Amino acid sequence: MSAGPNAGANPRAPTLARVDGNNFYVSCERVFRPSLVGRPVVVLSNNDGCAIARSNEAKALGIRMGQPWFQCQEMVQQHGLVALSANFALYGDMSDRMMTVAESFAPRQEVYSIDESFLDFDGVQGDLTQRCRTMREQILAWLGIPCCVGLGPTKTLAKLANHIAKTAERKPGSYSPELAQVCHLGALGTNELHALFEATAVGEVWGVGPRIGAKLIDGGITTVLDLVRMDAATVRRHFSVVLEKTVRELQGVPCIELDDEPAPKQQIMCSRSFGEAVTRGRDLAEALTEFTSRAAVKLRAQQGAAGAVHVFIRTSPFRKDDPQYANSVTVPLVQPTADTASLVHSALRGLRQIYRPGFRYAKAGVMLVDLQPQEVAQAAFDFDGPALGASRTSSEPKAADRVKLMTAFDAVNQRFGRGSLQLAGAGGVNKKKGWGMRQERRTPCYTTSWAELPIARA
DNA sequence: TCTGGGGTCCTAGGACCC
DNA sequence: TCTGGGGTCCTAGGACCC
Repeated sequence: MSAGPNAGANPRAPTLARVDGNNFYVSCERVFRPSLVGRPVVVLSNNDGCAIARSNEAKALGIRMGQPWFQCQEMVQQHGLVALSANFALYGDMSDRMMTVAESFAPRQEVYSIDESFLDFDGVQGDLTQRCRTMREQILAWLGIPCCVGLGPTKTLAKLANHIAKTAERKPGSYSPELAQVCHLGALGTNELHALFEATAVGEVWGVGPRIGAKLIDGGITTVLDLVRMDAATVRRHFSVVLEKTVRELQGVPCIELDDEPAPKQQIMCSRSFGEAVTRGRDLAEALTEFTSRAAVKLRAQQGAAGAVHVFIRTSPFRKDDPQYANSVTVPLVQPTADTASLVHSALRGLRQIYRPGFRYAKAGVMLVDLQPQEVAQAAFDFDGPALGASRTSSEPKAADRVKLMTAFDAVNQRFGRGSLQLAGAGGVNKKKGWGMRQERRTPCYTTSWAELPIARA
């Protein structure tokens, strides 16, 4: 049975939607600062390093995704460009609200990233395009976040539809105006569909990045239609199984399942570039203590335990004149644990192994690896008992108690704000850190901090 | 002067085993 | 001089995504 390139033809294929907040971080900021509407706005990455979200007006100025901020700064004077430091607490909270609204429109939802989710309309009767228009309006009315929706029988087609919906809205003339905001590829006839495929560059397809895109174009595959018409087995031979799946999905054959209960993470990372170069081991230790603590919170949130801690430090590859050094090490733990103190202890042991004085460090990070469920790790530990850790005395808390302590620790920080309780080695909350981030343009945490609530005036 | 952070999956190649 | 073959596991690196 061959599905062929006609994505709309299979009546038994499911209909999936992809909902995506437009320029999400910028839109979140505009909700609380309406004066930013209509202006070119960018949101900057940690450290105010580069642009990670751009309003349509900023895109029109030619600012690229990931473009370094120092390259855009002249546009502040010239074009009234506004730059804001990323405020992830705000975006995360707005995301939760958006996902809750979207979820109410379909039986199943997969939250794919902070601003995107897939919906599965399996079993839902009626006009799905209209249903998605209603959802879109509700999200806009309740939250103030504009979004676009793409529908199709596979995730890859839904994502492509979403791209078309956004582009049709942003660039009049690129696609037919009826496709703007909500685009349902499954509702189109073959001719219409192929015309859309032909009008869309192959690089827009989900799963075709810069490398593979260039290779495809080299081989004369320049549009989505060219790719859809390729033979999947040939694609596998010349490229990979990954791209083969992409081609099949474009042909209307689902290969990527909807994942409404995502598996626990296999690795948990926390890393940062520093606001200024760091030279002292003591500052690196302080930074790594905090990174490890943050990663440990995420680890406990998924009821996991880590079997090893991977630590890395490096100088800046952009500073060509500086002597370069980068190193990393994986420190195995005697027993898998979620205890912050043990994880920090191992991370610092790793740091001592790889730290070399005399370099200007630009970035460091911690990755918790060999993750496993906490019960498994716990059972093993209790079975072995205190005899395993020869240096332990009976007055030391048992592993189970440490996990309880850490859980309480997390609850306090959740309620009173991150950093209310922390290990002494992390350097204190209010102290100016030698390794801290630059964040000169951060807006208030309007929805997640009592101290920063917006004030409404009569 | 100034260039993010956090993930996933796949593959190739080496180590090791019998 | 001559130097197997097949399997598994692990790791590093590449490609992608947002």
